[in-house]
Amino acid sequence: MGSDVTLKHIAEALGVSAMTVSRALNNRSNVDEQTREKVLEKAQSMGYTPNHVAKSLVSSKTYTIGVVIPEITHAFFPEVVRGIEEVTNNSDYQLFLTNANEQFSREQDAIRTLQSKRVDGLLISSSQTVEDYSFYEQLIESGTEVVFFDRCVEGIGASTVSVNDRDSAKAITEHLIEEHGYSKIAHLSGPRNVSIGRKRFEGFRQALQDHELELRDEWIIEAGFQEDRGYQAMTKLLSLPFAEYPEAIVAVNDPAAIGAVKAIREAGLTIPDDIAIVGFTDDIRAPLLDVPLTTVHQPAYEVGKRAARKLIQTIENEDEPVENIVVPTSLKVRSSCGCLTSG
Amino acid sequence: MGSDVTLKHIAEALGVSAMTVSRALNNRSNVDEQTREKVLEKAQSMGYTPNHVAKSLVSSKTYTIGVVIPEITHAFFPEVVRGIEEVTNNSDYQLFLTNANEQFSREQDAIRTLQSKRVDGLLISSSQTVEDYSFYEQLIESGTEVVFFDRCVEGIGASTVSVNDRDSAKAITEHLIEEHGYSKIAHLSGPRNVSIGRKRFEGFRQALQDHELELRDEWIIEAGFQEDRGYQAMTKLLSLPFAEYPEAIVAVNDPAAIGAVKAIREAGLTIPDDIAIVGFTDDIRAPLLDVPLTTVHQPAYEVGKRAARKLIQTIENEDEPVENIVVPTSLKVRSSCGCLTSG
DNA sequence: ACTCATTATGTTATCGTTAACATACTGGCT
DNA sequence: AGCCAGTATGTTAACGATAACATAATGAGT
Repeated sequence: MGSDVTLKHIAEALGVSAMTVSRALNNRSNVDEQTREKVLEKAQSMGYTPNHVAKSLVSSKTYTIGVVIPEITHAFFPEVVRGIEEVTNNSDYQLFLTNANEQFSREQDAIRTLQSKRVDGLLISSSQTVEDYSFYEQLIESGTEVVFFDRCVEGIGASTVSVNDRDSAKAITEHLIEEHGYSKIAHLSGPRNVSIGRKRFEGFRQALQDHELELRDEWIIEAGFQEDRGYQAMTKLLSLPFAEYPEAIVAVNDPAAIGAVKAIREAGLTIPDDIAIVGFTDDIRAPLLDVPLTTVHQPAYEVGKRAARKLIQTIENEDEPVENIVVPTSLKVRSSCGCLTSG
Repeated sequence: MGSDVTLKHIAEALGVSAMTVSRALNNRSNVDEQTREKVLEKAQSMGYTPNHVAKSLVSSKTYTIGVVIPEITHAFFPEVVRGIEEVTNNSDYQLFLTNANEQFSREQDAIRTLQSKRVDGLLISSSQTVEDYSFYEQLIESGTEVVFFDRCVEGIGASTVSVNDRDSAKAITEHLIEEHGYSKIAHLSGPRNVSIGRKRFEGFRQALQDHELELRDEWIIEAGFQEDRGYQAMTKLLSLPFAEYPEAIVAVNDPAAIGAVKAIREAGLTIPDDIAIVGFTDDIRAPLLDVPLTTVHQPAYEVGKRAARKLIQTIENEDEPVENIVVPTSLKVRSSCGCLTSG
């Protein structure tokens, strides 16, 4: 860094003490108006930039928040980050962004480093391969302020912001059952050790149960959250004898659904006539597919804003309560479920 | 922050000096093996986390890089950030991410704050409304390490990483002229005060000139980089008398092209038969449009990696030269130009 | 036995800023 | 005249870590 002008330099240049300069620059009372002006002017002309590192050391506050996301290319997360940014920008916090790339080990490293940098708090969406919740428990126990978003860990003392995954998955599954009369429905699930994977599966199962439909083991395939995983899972499903094909698919999210769509088309099948499919996210690509994808719209921007707001409140307010905030979703009906097909 | 265990606490607990603890934890020589083990063990059991704020104050090095991007939702940038992350993660730098939301004032604020946080360097892609290059000049003159990427400012002492915007725009325009024989071609341009806006326009112009085609003023419309701006610009173009419609459009980037596509379809026109169109970016949506978009593929991930690598070298190496790094693009031919149309 | 290099450890000062306390000066009030 | 409140400023120590120097103890070599 170039800017090595310090309070002391300004103080010497003006023949006053560093303290007076500090007071003048921070708009404290008990500073002569003339002195203040001289200081401000000198600071400007010398190109002074306050050193937040030193400030933070004294105040043990960094005005810095660490954000840990599992996958930066899934469009949902940049949108969440935009929401977070919106809030933190207005509250003068800066964001450390770290991408765990769906690896828990990388996530742990990131969190430890962020702690060393003394962030005031952490916004975490946990990685696909997360196994060890005790890591989070220790983190929170040690006094670090944490708010989880989207992929949350509940009940360990941190607030969470998520959509109602269970109910939303149930609703979109029921749409397939009630509106379209499908009874043979498969699920490309997320990993069961990630909250949203588990909850969306539960919603799916509940819908089938409530309608007394069969839940076949070979129709539940653990897919993962990415496109290639959806493609693989669907390929596996299509390796069943033709007679055992499901009529409809509920995918854990849109990227997985998009991968599955690819597999379905490669198999020479038609959506939704041969197999209907629905997703979850409302990815930017969902309306653009050849057969636009019916999905659950997740208000990513809103999730980001809420999470950031809650974290800042938790940081600045001693007895801010722990909350599980739920942001409402909406069903986005397009053609891939069988609705709205032209002709 | 909870973790308020310091070197001193460990030192007291063990009856040694803080310096010994510091040496033990940092693997310095001249520490008794037994002492080191005791220290490591105690640090672990007390839950010690090194305080990088204090470290940074002593070393005036923060292992922190500020990233300033103009728009986080344009898919190009998250992909660049992923590339940056990949490099910084391996070199133990952390990223401050700031989104200027295409506002130069917000960008300036962000940069000043990042300077106060004493980042080791900055990666900047400048905002659409940037007007005042002297701000950047001062920044660099003050000794701050800067590398520009994508939307660069050249010739003021900072390295840049970009694609060859001029040649790529020329190449895609020539594709329209040479492969399809269009002679009436319009340009939805970016702002001329942003490097990529200017350069892509120049490439477009050069292609027309080389082929002795007319460059009509009313066929050059300043669009901006976002979808709605492309839509507006196209609408304006379509308000010309029908006889003066161009045969083909070169858009400054894919989001603008996608907005334009919308306007064209709303006007009841067909792509590419009535009007052909090409973009620039290779947005995730480009292949999914009803008429897949012919565009210039920009290797965003590679741009991010190169920029991060160059910045870190500049930080760590006194006499790293200033470079203008150009990452090659490729022409992505799809249907919207008139190629590959079925039937 | 004495010097000297080597190893292990301690002490002090510093990074830039600010909290807390100390000092100096002004003017109004009794 | 003497006291006090208020204003403006200075001094010292502290935040947590480490560089630079200082000290103590050990053992090898003559």
